[in-house]
Amino acid sequence: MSERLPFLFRIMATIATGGKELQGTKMAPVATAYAVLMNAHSDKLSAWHRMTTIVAIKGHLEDSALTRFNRLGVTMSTTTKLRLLDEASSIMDKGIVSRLQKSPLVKITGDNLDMYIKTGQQSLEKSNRDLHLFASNVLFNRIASPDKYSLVPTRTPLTDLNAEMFLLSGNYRSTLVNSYSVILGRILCELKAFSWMANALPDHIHHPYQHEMSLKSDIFQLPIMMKNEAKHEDCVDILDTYEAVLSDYYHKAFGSEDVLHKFGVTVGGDQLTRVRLEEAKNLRALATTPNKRFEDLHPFVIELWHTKQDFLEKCFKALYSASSVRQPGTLYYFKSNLQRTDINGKVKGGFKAHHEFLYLVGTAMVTEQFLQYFGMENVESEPTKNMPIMKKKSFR
DNA sequence: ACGATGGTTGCTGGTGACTT
DNA sequence: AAGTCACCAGCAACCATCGT
Repeated sequence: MSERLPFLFRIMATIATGGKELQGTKMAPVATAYAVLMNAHSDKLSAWHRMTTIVAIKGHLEDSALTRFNRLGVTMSTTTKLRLLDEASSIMDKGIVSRLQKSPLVKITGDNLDMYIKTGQQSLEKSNRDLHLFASNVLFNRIASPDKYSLVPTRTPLTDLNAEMFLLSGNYRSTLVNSYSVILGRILCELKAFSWMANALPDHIHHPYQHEMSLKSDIFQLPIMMKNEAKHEDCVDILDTYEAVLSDYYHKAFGSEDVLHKFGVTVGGDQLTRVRLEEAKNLRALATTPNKRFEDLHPFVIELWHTKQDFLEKCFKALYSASSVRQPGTLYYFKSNLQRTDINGKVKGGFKAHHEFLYLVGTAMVTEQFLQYFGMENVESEPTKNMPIMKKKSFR
């Protein structure tokens, strides 16, 4: 604007600032006024209005309010709102297709999405309703690429298996110890006397796929389906939809479905979903066409979405007991002393509260251990014994 | 200069789901 | 039964571009 219409720009900037230089938050009103005027001049110049309309859509603004804003010239109309939504879905389709052309290895994950709708007034005709939906996402692999892709899975013969293969040994063990030391170091460097240690600790614990994991992952949402994964027929419908959607995308991206048949698509879900979808595939084992037999959808894998919660649950099962309120040092003792009333041992009901509480107590205990080991009075004091040989100065 | 064409925008009446 | 709300299809208004 300052280049194309310097005169108008100066006038508007002067009005906005009272003669001072235009900067900071004063930029937005000028840009807004200009965008509204330019849109009135030609409806093709609507980037700004599209933005405000999308914000309105995102916030579920009512159509009546949107229409009033439209009359004021700050948003687009409700008709355009629907067109924008259509546009968004076709852009997502194009996004999937163009991403497919770069790497044909994708994975679909799905999970059930249950809603409980309470009516304002319960009656025989209208009762509370349970909605069972199914949500899915398409994910693109960040590590594997077609040239690294092996079509033959590596299998260890059952006769060669022995128990020791499941135990940590050699460098696995040292990797684990190394990871522990980083985690403990993060707690230690919170102490004033050891704050220098923060520079020496890595931001992330080292692992072989660090580069790939630092890349942005591409995730696209598929439409939410009105399907109940507890029913076999609905699971079959879900897989049918997957096949239809996938063959459509691969057709658009490669002109045929050969690539899809060659690589297949991994389908992931939590333990229950995985079993149900696999059962649905088995139901179609005798169907007439490969598409109906869901041959492109394999393997079905477990997504460990609940691992952290399961671990937390085990921790609370082992460490939390409501009868131990008088024993200092127990979880229940701290819960009572810190008045954490939302901690009741039911991890699923309040994951965040339980997680935060265990983390707090754990960190405090580790800190206490450090204070004892280094012979420190409190977190502010200097260590008196067991000081590492490496001194501050030599480290800098 | 004029009309045809294509694209975008907003309006209108009708419809169905839902609430009061 | 009446009202509210969102959506849909169809249409007119408008503008830019192109060919005659």
